[in-house]
Amino acid sequence: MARPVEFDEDKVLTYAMEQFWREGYEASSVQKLLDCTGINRGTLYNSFGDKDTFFKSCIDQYNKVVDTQIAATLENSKLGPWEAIEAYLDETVLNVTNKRRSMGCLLVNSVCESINYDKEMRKVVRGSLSTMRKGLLARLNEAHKNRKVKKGVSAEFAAEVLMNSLHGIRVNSRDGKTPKQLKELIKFNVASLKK
Amino acid sequence: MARPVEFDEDKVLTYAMEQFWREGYEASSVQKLLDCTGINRGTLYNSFGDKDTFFKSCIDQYNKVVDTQIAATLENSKLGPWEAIEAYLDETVLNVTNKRRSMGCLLVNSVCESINYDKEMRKVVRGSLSTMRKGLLARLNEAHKNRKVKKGVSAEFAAEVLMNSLHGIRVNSRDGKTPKQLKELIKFNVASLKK
DNA sequence: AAACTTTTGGAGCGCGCATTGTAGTACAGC
DNA sequence: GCTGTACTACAATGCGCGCTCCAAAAGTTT
Repeated sequence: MARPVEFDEDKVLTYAMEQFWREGYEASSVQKLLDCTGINRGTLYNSFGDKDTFFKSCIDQYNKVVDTQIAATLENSKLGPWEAIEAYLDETVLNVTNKRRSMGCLLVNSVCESINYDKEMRKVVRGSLSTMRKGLLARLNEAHKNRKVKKGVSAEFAAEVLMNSLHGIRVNSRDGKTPKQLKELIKFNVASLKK
Repeated sequence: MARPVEFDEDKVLTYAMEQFWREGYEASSVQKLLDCTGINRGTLYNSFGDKDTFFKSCIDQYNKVVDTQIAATLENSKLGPWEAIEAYLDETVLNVTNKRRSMGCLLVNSVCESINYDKEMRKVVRGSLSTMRKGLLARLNEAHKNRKVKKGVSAEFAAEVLMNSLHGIRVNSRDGKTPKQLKELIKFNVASLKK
């Protein structure tokens, strides 16, 4: 009936996501987004809406990556709870450092930009972070039942400790720390929770 | 000889610092800076230079606050090493949450904005973070000598663990966590290092 | 009072921003 | 071939940006 869509939506979202990830929301002009995605101005506005909407779609794209990682690690039934958790943490370290430049985490970066004072954005970003927390918590509950969590530490609190540690490495990676250094930090924090 | 300066430089820098702190560099327009400081456009450019220079001065202002906190806690000779470290961490929790809105840490926020790709800014921000690390390290060396650090953990590594934990709570505070929750996280992390 | 310096308030610069609109063109089904 | 949709490219809009400049007012010194 009509001419088919030419651009690859997934690729466009991925390239734009990386732009926002690298430079943040405010510093990512529409022109930069056009340059990095290769699409036309009209196409952007017709197919993705305005900059705010586009940004939210990019956050969703980021969440897809996160969800994939969680599925492969935390929700991997072949792994025991701590194994799964450690796999996820290692995956996260790779994720925050694997680009040419260390870019940290799009969600954390966004929380630290003024973006989080916009009510809707805040909601989206917080929602995504809570997905990670829930994934960790599920495994920590399992570990807790098996008495594999240090005495006196609840699964909920352990999840908070890990989230805090993860936030830390997300910042640290942006500050130039190597994957090796980050992994050692994570390892130490895990050891302090594990029985 | 001439008309004296009317504005209070310290107050201007403090108000501007809080603006950058709240909304980040990119989202803080010169107009917003004029509004929150109360000074005139001409005054800003005559007395503080352009936006970049002004921002750096605000970072310096922030560092003054940090230095004061470090002097009162980490460098307080009346306190033992761990006492001093805990006092500093508590002070930091207050610092990241004491404003009406939790604003986290100006330095960490800046690292997470695109700002850190500007070479000079990056240097300034990293320099400040390294001041904190050095303060912690001095006390941890002391604790290490007194065999008050957990076996197998070097003072350097302990400093990294604490810095990472601090980065975490700086992000967490921006995400709405209460001082109480943050203190518990810190407490747990300290306990894992202390002997 | 005169000389001098700084503040003030505002006008104005050029530029880039996000966004809209308008052509012309390419590709599908009828 | 016709119709309908999606593409490209670019002009144009209006706005806010960082920044400069100027004339008038204000305070301090001589």
